[in-house]
Amino acid sequence: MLKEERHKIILKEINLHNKVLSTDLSEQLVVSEDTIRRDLNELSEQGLIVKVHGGAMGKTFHYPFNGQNQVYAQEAKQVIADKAIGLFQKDMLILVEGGTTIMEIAKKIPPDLKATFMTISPQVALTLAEHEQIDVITIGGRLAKNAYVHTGASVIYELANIRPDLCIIGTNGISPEGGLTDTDWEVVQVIKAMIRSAKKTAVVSIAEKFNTVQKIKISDWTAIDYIITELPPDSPVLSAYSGKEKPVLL
Amino acid sequence: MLKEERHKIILKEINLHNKVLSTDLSEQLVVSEDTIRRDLNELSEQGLIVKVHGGAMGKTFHYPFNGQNQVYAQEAKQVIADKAIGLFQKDMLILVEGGTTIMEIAKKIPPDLKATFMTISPQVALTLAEHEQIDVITIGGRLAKNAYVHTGASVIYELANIRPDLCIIGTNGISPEGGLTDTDWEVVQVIKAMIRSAKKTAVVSIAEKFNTVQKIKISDWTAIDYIITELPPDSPVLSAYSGKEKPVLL
DNA sequence: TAAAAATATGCAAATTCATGCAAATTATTC
DNA sequence: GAATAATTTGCATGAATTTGCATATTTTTA
Repeated sequence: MLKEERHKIILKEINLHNKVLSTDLSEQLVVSEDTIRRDLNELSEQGLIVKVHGGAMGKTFHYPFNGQNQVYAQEAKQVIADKAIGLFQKDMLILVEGGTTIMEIAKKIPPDLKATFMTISPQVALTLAEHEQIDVITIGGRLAKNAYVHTGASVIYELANIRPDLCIIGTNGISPEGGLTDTDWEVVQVIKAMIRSAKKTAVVSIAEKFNTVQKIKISDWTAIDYIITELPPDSPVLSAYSGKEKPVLL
Repeated sequence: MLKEERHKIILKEINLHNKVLSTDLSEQLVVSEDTIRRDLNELSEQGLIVKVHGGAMGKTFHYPFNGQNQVYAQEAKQVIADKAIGLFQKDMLILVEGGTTIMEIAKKIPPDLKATFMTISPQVALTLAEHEQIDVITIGGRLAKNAYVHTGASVIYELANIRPDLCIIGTNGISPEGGLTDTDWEVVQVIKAMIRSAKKTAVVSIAEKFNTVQKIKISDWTAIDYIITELPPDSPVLSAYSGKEKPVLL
């Protein structure tokens, strides 16, 4: 295997999981860990990755492997992503928003899933494009600087003309009284349009955002079909959200 | 076996597997490894492949950009970016395509420039969004997996409804006879629409792509307003493109 | 603090490479 | 068609690169 070939695989791996372990790569690529380390050093010198003890990480998030809070959030998002992927079926049209949790979902899509994804996030679009079988359609518009998603009237207009099977959104606050809430008015308008257009809507959110309220309301929580967190559905934190016909807790 | 014959087979092989080993080719084509190496060097000089230790690889274009340590190309793109930025003025509506050269331009935009950029590339959109003063609008559509730009009828339709002051495109081939040419039909359709919509069009391209011809034609080179390369305008390589009223060589 | 894991460094073997040169092939000129 | 020039090719040589291992050092974990 060529050195550059390994480099590409390593970059792709980091792109997909945001981290790599030297030991894993050594097995996967059937070379010594020394060689992997040398590869990682080269890629790091080129500024493409960030080397850390035990492996390497992507450039965007350089927190160490064991930085308590973020590690928990990171792992929580993996659990959420796995649950969300369970909703996907062949030939679905799936509309997804942006945000770190949805990025994790985009990375973990099974390689054999054939489906069409639409998104308002350039980052998610690029990540989805890594999967050969996935057809990616970006809904364009003005790029909101804070949230890195497309917003504005044109996006809402586009959304009115599609009918996705499933829509996946993130949120910054969920509470029994306040419903789903977020911080950015422009983004909220788009999310509302996404919910309107889709047959079913799933909210993905790590548990720490539960029972918090942000400034702008997206919808009542009963308007949602699925709520996905890293906790088991019967967790006490979620008790306030069960009982009704909708949503289903996953 | 003729040399050109080997070259075609090598290119085909790289197209298929994205890599070739000198040893394999030597066996397959029944020539010495020295000859193969010379072949690979030639193809590499023509910019068709990337030579690496042990063989060669295709010129893929990954996300995030995998720096093939092409120091020259990188520096050339810096020069090109500086020249391109000279065309930008306050409050312009500037339409840009995708590709590595245009990414460099997106990175180098002066922090005090207030302008609106539209792009068909998610990568470029994200890079532009780093600049506080720049308003970024993505033209959405189906994301072409190879070029990482949005393509399709909807993009062309959108382009028909805007009138940018300036449009900046890349190209894979420019020659006096063939004009501007590229490799992907879908992408070419979009570029043609971009040129139609814009008041002025600038082509950015490193000099190695000059006097080469790709499969699909974009337009005649005289239809372009500015040609930007890393070379000075009076360079011999560019002599075939000067003299007419358009384009201006920068 | 001690054990374990990961790392950097030097080194040697294997492979790959660039270069010069002569033979073979191809193109050009008369 | 023959002679000449230009190009292409294979081989030999030494240089450069890559890789795995051994060892000493640093970092992490318990």
